[in-house]
Amino acid sequence: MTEQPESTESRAPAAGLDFIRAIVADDLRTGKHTSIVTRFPPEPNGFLHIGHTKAITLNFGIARETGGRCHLRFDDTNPETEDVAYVEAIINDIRWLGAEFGEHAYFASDYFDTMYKCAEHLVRGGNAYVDSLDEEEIREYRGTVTEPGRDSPYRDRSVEENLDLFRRMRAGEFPDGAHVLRGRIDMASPNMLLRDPILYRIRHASHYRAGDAWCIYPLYDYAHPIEDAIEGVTHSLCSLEFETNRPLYDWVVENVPLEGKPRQIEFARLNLDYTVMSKRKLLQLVKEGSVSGWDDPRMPTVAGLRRRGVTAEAIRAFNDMLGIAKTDIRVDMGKLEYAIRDDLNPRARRVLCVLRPLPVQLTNVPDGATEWLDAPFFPHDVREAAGPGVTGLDATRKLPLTRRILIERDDFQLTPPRGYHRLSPGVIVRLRHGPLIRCDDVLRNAAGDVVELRCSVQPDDGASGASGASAPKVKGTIHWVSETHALPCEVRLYDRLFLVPDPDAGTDGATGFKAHLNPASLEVVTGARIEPAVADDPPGSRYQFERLGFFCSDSVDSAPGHLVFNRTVTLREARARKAEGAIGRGGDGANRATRPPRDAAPSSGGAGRGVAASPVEIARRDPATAALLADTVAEGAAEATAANLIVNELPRELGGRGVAELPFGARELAELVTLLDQGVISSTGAREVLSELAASGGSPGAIVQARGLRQVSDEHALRPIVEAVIGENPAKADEYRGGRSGLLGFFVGQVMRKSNGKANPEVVARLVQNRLG
RNA sequence: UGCCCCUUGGUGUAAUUGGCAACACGCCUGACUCUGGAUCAGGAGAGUCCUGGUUCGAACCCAGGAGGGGCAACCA
Repeated sequence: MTEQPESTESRAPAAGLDFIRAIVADDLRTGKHTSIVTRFPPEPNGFLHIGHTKAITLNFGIARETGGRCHLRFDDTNPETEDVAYVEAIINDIRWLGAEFGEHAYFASDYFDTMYKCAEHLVRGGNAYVDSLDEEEIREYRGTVTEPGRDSPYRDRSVEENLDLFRRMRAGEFPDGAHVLRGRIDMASPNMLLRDPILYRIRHASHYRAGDAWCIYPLYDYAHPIEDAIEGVTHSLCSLEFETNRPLYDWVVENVPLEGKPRQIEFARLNLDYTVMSKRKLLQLVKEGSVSGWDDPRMPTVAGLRRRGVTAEAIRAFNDMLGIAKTDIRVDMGKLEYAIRDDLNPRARRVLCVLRPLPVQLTNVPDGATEWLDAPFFPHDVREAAGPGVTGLDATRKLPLTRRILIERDDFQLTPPRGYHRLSPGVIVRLRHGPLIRCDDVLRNAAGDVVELRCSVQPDDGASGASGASAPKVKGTIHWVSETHALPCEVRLYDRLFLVPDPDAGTDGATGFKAHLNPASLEVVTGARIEPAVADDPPGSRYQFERLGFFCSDSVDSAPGHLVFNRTVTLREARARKAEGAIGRGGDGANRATRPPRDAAPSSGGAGRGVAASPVEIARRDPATAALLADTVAEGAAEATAANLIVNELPRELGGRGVAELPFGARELAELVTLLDQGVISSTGAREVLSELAASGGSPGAIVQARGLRQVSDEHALRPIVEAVIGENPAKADEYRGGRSGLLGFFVGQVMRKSNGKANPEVVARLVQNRLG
């Protein structure tokens, strides 16, 4: 209630678009697409986890940014693992995350008809056949990663026979596994997925949604591209492990009679330190009782994070911090925690809660008296930082102060370590929102344990702490509650679920990861006391327990008579405190993720065999470039220069084309080579000419003329440009004079740019050096 | 061992597409503070996996290598 409205807009990256957004922007710019359609395709066989939120923020983010749309589509093609309960949970999570799919919620199972028709089309076109090998045989025939497969004896059945068999498969005439429908591609392909992939299998199972309408079910590689095509998806974003599936995806898109031509792009999935991110493993934790359920606050699931008190905005901010790329990643928990604190800091009310109480008697406070202190829910900096539109931050509550209070056990030390900011004998501290107190006496039991303190309220001149000349020396501020007014509560302190950064690493067997479970991932504190102001707050309310961390009341177990709080995240710990060990921190302080060095061994053989190959040798390796080189030389070009251009500069201009598809030939290349060798153009100019040739052909001489690329080596002509560049960058010039010689490249580059690549860089460099040196 | 992908401070991501290696988290200093929080100011830390090549100039282009990941379910 007192929480602020959702933080406004996540930054729009102006310069550094991630590679997928760059592709999308390009497709829009070139007119390949006029609007963008993405999709998030969960399989309803488990709960969403934080890894999925990366895909969700990406797909829905792109849709929002481009004014397109993003579909939610359940990829429910496997009747054996899927369930409506998961569908409901997923929809709930997606809604909660704030992803807007509008009307666009779909089910792959609704497309079974179309998929079937497409399959018959493939059969008729000779692109698919019914195979009657059994599962074992199919595996054998597939070959291995190093050996090609062999054609199935059923591969050449006639179209009629295939059609008949496939129809009878569908009609339920055969038992499970009797036949499969396979794409006819290439049993010898180096890509295993292209070795006649299975498209349909017989499974007499009832589907949670389609019921018993089908006894054949399509497989992912076949179904997914069809689903995308049907929905008009333009960019089908998935994780890296589907990279090798892409050729198959494209094959289906191309051979199936559907309009849509979606494009699959892969990016790296999220891995978080100290947790696992596979639905299978998370399911195992749930089933085997390692956690209380999918929504256990220790789980990296959306439901778990939500129950723990994490907001949807924090999850989105976290994902925005990460970016999108193709490098396998393993993200530090610290980043998630930062995003959570950053989000909660301005929206969580501050309240006082004592986890492990130590009784304190305030000797000069009268017995039976209660002083009700006025205490704001938010600190001044949060109130001041908030914009004028934000309301609720000025709210206050009454804090009861009585003769007997409770403070945190950790906030008292008989013999304080160096730099201890809290209470110890004879020391004065401030009670948060209350008076200063001094510890006058310590009561101990027979065992020597401290059981109670006697403190006296000290005169407070109102000035802050140590400022007044004769003011008492205040060590710090501690939190407290009134023993008579405080409410008992249960507080659950969560720590990382696993003891090692990567529980999956080096685990033998499927269950190996469980060996790394952190036995102390949950600590239940039962004797805690909290100030009475929270008594009537609804479950799920979020707070900052001052000096302890962010907490929320548990949405399932907390009730008015029985308050239960979950620790969402601790407060960031300052250095001094870190060194001495924090309050209530469950686990050990070992934060440093240990990862084996990436490049332990230096390259064994050193420089490899012999000297590096020359451009000429390299050009000759490939028949196409070899021919181009030979022809170019025949046209009168110097071989070394020609080879250099062909090997080092041409690939960039090819853009996926073969050399033969270039709109120019050996004659033009030879002319370019000669121009370069004669010094008519610089190598910068040559690159530009080559680029133009590759784009639209033409004659090098004409291009040089038209673009004015003739190299300028005349110092008199160049000097004004050099002067201009130096004049525009006085600070850099000073740095250069100061010894930062690396800036030479900067100056030369600027001149080159200003001269449109015409300047002779060697002359320019000399000029710059003379002028500044 | 065949094919595909990846490699930039401790972590994650950028770099005007060949021209000053930047941002965020984390870390360190200091200021401020009735939260050892927040905020503010400053700092350290990589020369871009390696070795060569092309170029006036390479994180970016070329060659060779190294390391990491993926692919041989009738899962997705």
